Amino acid sequence: MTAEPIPMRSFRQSLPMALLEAREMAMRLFRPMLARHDLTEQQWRVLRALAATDVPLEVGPLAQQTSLLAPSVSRILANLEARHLIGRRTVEHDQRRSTISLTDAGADLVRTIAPSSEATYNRIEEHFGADRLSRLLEELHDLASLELEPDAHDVGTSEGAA
Amino acid sequence: MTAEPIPMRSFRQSLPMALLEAREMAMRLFRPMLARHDLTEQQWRVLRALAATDVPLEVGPLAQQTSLLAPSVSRILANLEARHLIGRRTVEHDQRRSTISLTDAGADLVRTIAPSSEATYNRIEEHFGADRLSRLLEELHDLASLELEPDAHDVGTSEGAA
DNA sequence: TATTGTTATACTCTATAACTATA
DNA sequence: TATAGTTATAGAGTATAACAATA
Repeated sequence: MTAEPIPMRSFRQSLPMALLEAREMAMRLFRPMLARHDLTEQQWRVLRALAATDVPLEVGPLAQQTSLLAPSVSRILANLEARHLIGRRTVEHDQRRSTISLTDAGADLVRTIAPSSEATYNRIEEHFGADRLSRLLEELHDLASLELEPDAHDVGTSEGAA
Repeated sequence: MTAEPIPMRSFRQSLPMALLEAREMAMRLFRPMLARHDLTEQQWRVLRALAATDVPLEVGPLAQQTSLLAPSVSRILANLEARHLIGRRTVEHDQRRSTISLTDAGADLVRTIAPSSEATYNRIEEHFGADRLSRLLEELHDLASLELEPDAHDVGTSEGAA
């Protein structure tokens, strides 16, 4: 049926698949804990970003740091705000912007989850090797910081999605 | 507001985030090409798995290889079948199972996409280093093969999702 | 009775566009 | 006019459960 060979790297050599599978392994360990607290991965990313920052975050930077789109962040913030886990404060001299921060309850929640999250992380370190894992993290950061653009071919062809 | 510190690794040291960001970098390059062919990432994963295999794949193994859930694969296959990109053939001595394969049109489509996919991959290799990338792939595979279970704490608590 | 696969359901995210308010 | 953010909309995946057909 597929008589002619298909000149393409094997599925195993696919970088996106390898990244996905590695991430799946890790998330399988983290998900039950998040589910217990009624948090989606994405909601947790937002809480974590807010917990990690020392400067007040606005919606735009928050979206970028969490690898979420602005509309997704908008909805997630509405949800977290309804649960009193985050609060907003309009920026002084620009009424369009607001900074987001954890409420005390939000910080408490992160503090509650942190130990099991760290424990899970430590288990991965034990099995994979701490040094090895930290080298892997560096490589991933370097890879993520490559500033490549999609092929010119693929850009600006507004009929592409039609 | 977050007076007490939160004892947790920095966002930057988060393995799931690093994996996600690296994957986002790669997918940003691949997505426009897939969109041009009206394929989602997941549909492409299925086509790619089918193109890569030498043995006929059933739905279960296909779901596992693509890191998709069976219901997702079910719908994706229905879509791809309607587009005449894949075909099914009932297994001889077990009427429940069927094997999935690319149609000629499906194989042609993969063959059409393969060159730009490879070109994109080569650009990543150029910028990151081919050896370095191949070492990274190995590490990712090793990481993905860790057979860790979620904490006992998190398992079997059927009220967890409630 | 267990297994393969599909269907049903509820929820969420993605992606784009349109819109509001502000600058 | 441009920007920050929200809302609207369409489409799809995730996750679980329920179900059908078959073994």
